[in-house]
Amino acid sequence: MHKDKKNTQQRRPTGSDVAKLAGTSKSTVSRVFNGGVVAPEVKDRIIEAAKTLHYRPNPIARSMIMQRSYLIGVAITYLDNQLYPEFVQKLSDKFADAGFRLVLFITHGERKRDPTLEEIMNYSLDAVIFASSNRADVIAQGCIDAGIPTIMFNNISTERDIKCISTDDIAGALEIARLCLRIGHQQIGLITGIEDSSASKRRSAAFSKACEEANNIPVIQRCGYYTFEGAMQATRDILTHYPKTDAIFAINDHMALACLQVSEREFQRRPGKDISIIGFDNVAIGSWPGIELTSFAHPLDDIIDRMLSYILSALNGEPLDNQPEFISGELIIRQSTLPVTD
Amino acid sequence: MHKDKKNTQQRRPTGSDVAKLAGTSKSTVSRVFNGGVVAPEVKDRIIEAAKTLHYRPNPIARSMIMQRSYLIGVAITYLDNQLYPEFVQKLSDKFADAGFRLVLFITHGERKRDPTLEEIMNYSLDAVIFASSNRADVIAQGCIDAGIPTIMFNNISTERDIKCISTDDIAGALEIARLCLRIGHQQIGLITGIEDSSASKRRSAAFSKACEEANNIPVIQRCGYYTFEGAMQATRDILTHYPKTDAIFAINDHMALACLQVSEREFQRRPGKDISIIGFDNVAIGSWPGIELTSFAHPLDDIIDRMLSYILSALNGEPLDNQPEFISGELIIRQSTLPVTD
DNA sequence: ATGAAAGCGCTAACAA
DNA sequence: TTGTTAGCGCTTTCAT
Repeated sequence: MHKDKKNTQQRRPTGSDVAKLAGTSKSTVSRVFNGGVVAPEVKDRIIEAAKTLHYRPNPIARSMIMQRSYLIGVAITYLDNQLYPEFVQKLSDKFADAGFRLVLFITHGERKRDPTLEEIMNYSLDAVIFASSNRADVIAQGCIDAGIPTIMFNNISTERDIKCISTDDIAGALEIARLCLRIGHQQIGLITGIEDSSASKRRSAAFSKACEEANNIPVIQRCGYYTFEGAMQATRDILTHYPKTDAIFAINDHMALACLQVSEREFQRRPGKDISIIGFDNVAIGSWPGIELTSFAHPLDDIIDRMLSYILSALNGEPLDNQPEFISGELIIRQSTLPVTD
Repeated sequence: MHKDKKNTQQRRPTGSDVAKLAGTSKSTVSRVFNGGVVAPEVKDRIIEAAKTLHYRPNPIARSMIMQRSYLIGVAITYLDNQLYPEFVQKLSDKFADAGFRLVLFITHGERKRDPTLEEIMNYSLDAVIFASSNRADVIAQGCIDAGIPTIMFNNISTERDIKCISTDDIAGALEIARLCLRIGHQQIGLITGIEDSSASKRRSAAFSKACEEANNIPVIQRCGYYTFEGAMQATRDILTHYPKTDAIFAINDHMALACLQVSEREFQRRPGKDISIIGFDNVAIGSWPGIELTSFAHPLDDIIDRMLSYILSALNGEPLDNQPEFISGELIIRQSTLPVTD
C-alpha cells in the first residue's frame, strides 16, 4: 500500500527526471538550460521532456554551485518618506534588468527594532545596500567582514571603510542657501533630522555656514526628527519664537511638507508669498499642484547606475575603489519660494 | 608557488572547518546551530571555533536540505500609491517576526513590463503575494502550478482558484454611498481605476448601484487610470460637464488626492464645504492637516495576519480553504466631506 | 557532443 | 551523545 506515495505528492521534477524521460544524462539537461553545446535534436527532446514534466532548474541548487543568489539586500529605515519607495522602485527596476532582485529589510513599522546582522546573514545575499538606516555602519561593517559587497546611500561613515554612493548634498545645501540669499532672506530657519544622521549633519552644517557667513544672523535650528509631527512642532517653534523668520529649509521633503502645512494653516504665512520653504529629496508629492515645493533632486538614476556597477565589479573580484562618491543633484525651484528679485 | 592561494582568498569557512578546529564532526557542529543535543563541553568548543573562524551556516545549503528559503515574493504594480509602501512595510514587519523576508517584484517604474513568471521562478520562494498586479492571475496560476502558495491582495480572480485576502471593499463602497446619501448629495461623480481592475469594478459597481437606487440620478463615472494625472483629468471632465456635481468618490486615495486639488484649485469648489470628496485606502497623506480626506481604511493588520497564517498552513501541508476572504475595514470621516445634517 | 563522477555545504537517518 | 554516511539538485571537469 501507499506504494506510489511519491508520485501522488508530485515531487518537483529534477534534472535527472528530465534526463531519464529524454533518454540522456543530467549533464546534457544542464547544458540545455545553460546555453552549452548540445546537438539540436537532443536539445529538442530535452526541451520537450522538460515541458511535459514542468521542469525548472532549482534556483537553490544552482546558487549553491554558482555561489550566487542574485539577491540584493536593501535595508531601509522608513518607507513613509516617499523618497524611499521611489528609490526602491528605481533600484528594483535597474537591478531586475541586470538579473537581481531585492530583499527588503525594513524597520520603523510596528516592529521598532532594526534588522540585526544575524537576520541579514540568514539570507545568502550577493550584496547589501543600506539606505538611511540608523547605525547602519556597524551592521554594514559586519556584512563587509563576511565578504559581502556593501554600499551606503545617503549616509557616510567617517570611521569605517564602507563604500558610500550618495547625492552631493553639501553642494545641494549650498545651492539652497544661495537661493535664500539671492531672494534676500534674512531670518532663516532650519529643520534638521535626527542627531546621528550624517546626511542631516552635512546638509545642516553647510547650509548654516553659508547663510551665516553672508547674513551675519544665526540660522535658527530645530530638530524635526525626520517625522511629520516632529517637523510640525519644529515649525511652530521657529515661527512662534522667531516670527520674523522669512525662510525655512527642512533637511528633507517629508518634513518640509509638514512645515508647509503648519506655516500656511497655523501661522497664515503663505509659502512663496510670505515665506520661503525649501525641502530636499524632490519627492513626487512636492510637485503636486497646490504644494509646489522647491526642493533638491537626487540624481537617483546615476546613483543607482553607480551602485550596480560597483556591485558587479565587486562580484567579479575586480579591485574596488571605496572612496565615497557624491553625485551632483539639481535644485528644482517651485512656488514655495519667493521669486528671486535681482 | 601560490601554494596558499586558498588561504589568501579567505574562502568562507564551512561546518567542516569548524569541526576540524573543534576536533569533532560536522554533524555535531550542525547540531549546535540547530538546537540539537550536544554535550555542553563540546558545544562550547564548537562555538569557540565558530567564533574564531567567523563561521556562519550557509543559508543556501540549509535551504537546499530544508526545502525552504524563508523568502516570500511580493509582486506590486506601483509604489507611487502610498497604500503599497504602507502595505509592504507592515507585511515586512509581520513576516520578519515569523522569520521570512520579502523579495520585491515591482513594475511601473522605468521598466514598464510586469515581472514574468520566469523571473519569479528564478528565485526559490516559499510563497508569493500579489498586491495589485495587472493580469496577476495568470502569473499567480503559474506559481500555484509550481506548487508555491499564492495569495492575491485587493484583487480577485473569478476564473481561477487563487486565494484572495482583501478588504471587504463592497461593504466599504456601500458605506461611502450611504454617507453621500445621508449628507444629501444628488449629483454624484465616480472616478474609477483601470478597466480590468477587479477592485475598481467591485467598488464602482457597488457604489453606483447604491447611489442610483436611492437617488434615481445616474452616477457620472470617469476613468482615472489609477494615476494622479488621470484623476485630475477625470475630475475636470466631471466638474466641467456636470457642474452641479456635489460629491465625488475616487476609487482610491491616490486619485482622490488629485481630485481634491483640481476641485479646489481649478474649480474653486472647496472640499468639505462646496463638495464632498471621498477616497479609499486611508493613506497617511490623507490625514495630513489641510488635506483631511474622508476615506475607507483597509484592515491591514488583520489582512496580513491572515496571509501569514495561510502561508504557514500551506507550508505545513495542511488542507487549504481557498474561499476568498473579505475583511471588514472602517470608514474614516474627515473634513473633505460635508457634515451629515440629519 | 555526451556521460560519469565529483562536489558545493548542509542536515538527518542510522549506527555505535 | 557522537560520528559515519547518504543525499538535497545542480554544474562542471574530465574522459570518451
